[in-house]
Amino acid sequence: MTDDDPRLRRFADFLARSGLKATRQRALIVRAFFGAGQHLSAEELYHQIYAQAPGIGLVTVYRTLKLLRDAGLATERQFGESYARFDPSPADRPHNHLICTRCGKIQEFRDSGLRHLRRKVARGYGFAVSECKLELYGLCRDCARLSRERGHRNGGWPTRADPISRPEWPRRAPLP
Amino acid sequence: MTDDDPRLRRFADFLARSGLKATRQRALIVRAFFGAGQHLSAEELYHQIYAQAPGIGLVTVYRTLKLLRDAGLATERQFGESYARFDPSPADRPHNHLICTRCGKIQEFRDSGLRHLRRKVARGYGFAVSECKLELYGLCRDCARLSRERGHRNGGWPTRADPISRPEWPRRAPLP
DNA sequence: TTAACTGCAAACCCTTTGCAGGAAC
DNA sequence: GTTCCTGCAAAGGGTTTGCAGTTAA
Repeated sequence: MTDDDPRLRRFADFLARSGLKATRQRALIVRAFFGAGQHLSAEELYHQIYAQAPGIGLVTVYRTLKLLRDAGLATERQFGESYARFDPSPADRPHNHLICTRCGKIQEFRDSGLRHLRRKVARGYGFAVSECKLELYGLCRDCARLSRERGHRNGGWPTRADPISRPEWPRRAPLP
Repeated sequence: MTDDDPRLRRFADFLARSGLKATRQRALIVRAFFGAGQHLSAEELYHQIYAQAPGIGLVTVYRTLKLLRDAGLATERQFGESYARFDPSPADRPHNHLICTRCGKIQEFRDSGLRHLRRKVARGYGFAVSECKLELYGLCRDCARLSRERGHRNGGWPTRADPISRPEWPRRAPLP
């Protein structure tokens, strides 16, 4: 992410439009979020930020992610875990996900065939579809190779290896 | 569900095979679960059972649903709610879901086109897919009609009306 | 008779909320 | 100066676990 990422401006506009304030914490959090370019959980983002700015609290991360969602700049998702992940793609760019059940990698993809399928199913059942979620779980290229080499046979599912490391929470220091 | 539902026998077999016991509580819970034929949450199932057998605890419902899942007779799912629902379809019969965001109705569907899409995407990204989730959110036939008649315009999303009623939990009485 | 099961209470995890001091406008 | 914000602590909701008494095998 660069400093002139249009999403930063869109977020600033959203804050101004909503009568909210542009604080140092919010700036840090949204930069870190877009900079990561991944589907982070609130806690993962909090830990990434801690390295640069140990003064920011987890609660503020939660609150800012919620603002990003309300601004249409992030989507809250569940990938079969006990916690939410936030997707840094704008809400108006629909896409689907491939989730590796071994290393946890999440890859996006788009497929025009799905639009057709969605229309067909919607028509068949009389459903007025407003949102479509497609998730494929399995092994990514690398993990599939590893699995073949080691002779595993269950497709890596559901022996997901340590999806998220859980370090001790460090005590928080005041902001610089 | 009838008393000779093959799933009851499969569950009994699973228990025996695993060295577990066939208790009165488990029998009641699995009968109620298959009898409902819907995607119930643990709490909803608990309340249904309460009517017939007020002595059964919510914890036992949770534990039995987990056993059903392990036996391959139910699937745990999240439909954008804060709690899980259990799908009474066997794990080896893949299917997808239409979820009405207004009345909460969940409808299953199958589509052969998805198998093709899944293979294509898997090949393109080198993914070894083991599970596929497709969920379409929107308005079911009835709610869509209602919405048209009343002139609503946002497709009913996200103004989901009272998805699950939350009655006071009655005090539990001993089993008959 | 022994191992597994039940229900309760309490713990657990992730997320949200109440509040008093602090920062943006 | 006012309003919104922050961080902490505490609460919240759904789910799991420890434990002592109970029940299936």
